Amino acid sequence: MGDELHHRRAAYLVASPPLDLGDMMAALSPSPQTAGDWAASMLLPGGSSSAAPASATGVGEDHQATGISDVGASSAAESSCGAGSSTVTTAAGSSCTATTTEPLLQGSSAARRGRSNGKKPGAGGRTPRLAFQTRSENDILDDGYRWRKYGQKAVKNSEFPRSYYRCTHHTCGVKKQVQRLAKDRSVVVTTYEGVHNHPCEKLMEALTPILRQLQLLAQL
DNA sequence: CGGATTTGACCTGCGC
DNA sequence: GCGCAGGTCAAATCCG
Repeated sequence: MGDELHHRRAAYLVASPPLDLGDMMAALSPSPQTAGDWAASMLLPGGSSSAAPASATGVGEDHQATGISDVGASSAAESSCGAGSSTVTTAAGSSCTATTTEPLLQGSSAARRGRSNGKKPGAGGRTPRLAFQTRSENDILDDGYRWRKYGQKAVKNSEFPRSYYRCTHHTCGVKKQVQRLAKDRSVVVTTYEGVHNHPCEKLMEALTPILRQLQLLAQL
C-alpha cells in the first residue's frame, strides 16, 4: 500500500486538508458512505451521533497511515494490520487499507483486559474500537478533534509508554490511545474507542466557506 | 487564571 | 488468593 499512501501523505501536506479528512473519515466509516454524505451528516445538529463514523483521521500532519484495524475489544498495540485486510475506496478515489482484527487475542495479556473504569466492554462489546498505524516522528496526530491527555503508562514489552487521551468535548466520551511500536519506532499506533457525537471542529471550520458557496448555488 | 499535561497512586481483571 | 499489567483518577505542575 506504500506508494498510494505516500501520495496521500503528500496531499495532506500540500493540498487542502478538509477533503482528505473527509476521505479518511469516509474510509473509516463503518457504513459505505461517501465523503460527501458523511460530511453532510456531520453538519446536521445531532445527526452525527448515528451517522458519524469513528474518529480516526490523519490531517494536516506529517503522518502516513499504514494500517487500520477495527479492533473488537482488545488492545491494539502491535496488533494492527493483522488478519485479512480490505481496501476501502472513497468517492474521491483515494483509498486506505482497513484491517478487521477480531482474532486479536494473540495470547497477549493486554488483549484480555478490556476494563475501563469498572465498566466492562459490555455484552457484545459496546464501544467501537478502531486502531491504525501511522508513520510519523510525531506521536500526536492532528485528527481535527481536541484531546486531553489523562494518563500515560509504560507497557510491557515496549520501551515506549502508552498515552491515554479523551475528547475534550463535554458530551463526548471518545478515547484514544497512542503508542509507538516497539518493533518499528517510526510507527505510531493510535486506537480510537467510541464515536464522536459532535462535529469535527476543524472539518467544520474548513467546510463552512464551501457550504456557503453551496447554499448560494442552491439559491440560484 | 484557566486549561492542559504530568505522574504516582489506585482500581480492576485475569492467569497461575 | 496473589501478583501482574492495563486503565483511570486526581493532585501537582506547567503554560499561554
